[in-house]
Amino acid sequence: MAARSEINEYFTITELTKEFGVSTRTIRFYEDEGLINPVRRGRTRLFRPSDRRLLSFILRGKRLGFSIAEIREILLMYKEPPGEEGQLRLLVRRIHEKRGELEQKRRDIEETLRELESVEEASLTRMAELGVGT
Amino acid sequence: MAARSEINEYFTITELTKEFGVSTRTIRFYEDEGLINPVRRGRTRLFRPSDRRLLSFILRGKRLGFSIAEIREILLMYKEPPGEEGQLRLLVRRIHEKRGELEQKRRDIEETLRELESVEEASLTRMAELGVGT
DNA sequence: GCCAAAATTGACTTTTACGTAAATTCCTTT
DNA sequence: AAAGGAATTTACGTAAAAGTCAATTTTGGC
Repeated sequence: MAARSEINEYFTITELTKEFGVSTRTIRFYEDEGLINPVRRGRTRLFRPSDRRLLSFILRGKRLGFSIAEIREILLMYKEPPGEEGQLRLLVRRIHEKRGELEQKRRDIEETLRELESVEEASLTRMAELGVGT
Repeated sequence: MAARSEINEYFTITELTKEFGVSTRTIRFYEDEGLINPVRRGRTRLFRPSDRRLLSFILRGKRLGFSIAEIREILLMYKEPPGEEGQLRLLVRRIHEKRGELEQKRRDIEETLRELESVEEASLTRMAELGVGT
């Protein structure tokens, strides 16, 4: 069993499940939701590098706590090449909103990290007091 | 109707719902899950400043995409003052894990922000080409 | 061309994180 | 004391995001 498909241009669904640690059901679910559109050979899905990047992007969104709907929204922003003025304005506004959310999350993370670090430090101090090695 | 309870030491549940933009159901749910333990006057919950801080912490965890179970775990790390060596080691290890997760999230955010910024820039450029003001 | 392994589909189930509604109780205001 | 307004409890409901299972294909290797 080779690591890549024979034609070596496409990924199989199981290759992706292994690489990203998700189930086939999950990937098919994303396809049902219209987030990914792998091509088919017969009924079998073939994932191009671009599909793989898309999956990676989706999972990153999930790690950040975004819902499928929100991820779909963000994806639309990338695809959308709106020539029309109103659409462009709308896009810029939505990007601003998302950026705001992300920046809030980043602040949340910084704060939580600082707190965790202080607990860790206290624990290490305590261990030192006990004469315990790390 | 005053903004604070009469005794001015406790917050009522509705004060907190307004401050944090969550429902009473949500706060009671967190209590059911053992995350918060407000005191009672009769059956009515009274939230101390520490309860309020706890709620704020929980909601920050939620924004970061942590589940209730994960938040409970993190909270345990703060409370736990383990005198015992093995427990201390375990705590330090779990803190490391959480820090790893958070740092991953931070990287995810940076990457997503960069991408969004580039889309925004492209849009603004396009608008300038169209002779459209911001 | 056959056959096991891999992939697909569809239906149903599960988990999480609350929402909602009804009945009840407590407090206060008139 | 009657009424009205919060707060509570209990119980059931639900949407999102998959997991699980069974019944077919499909495919690739020999």
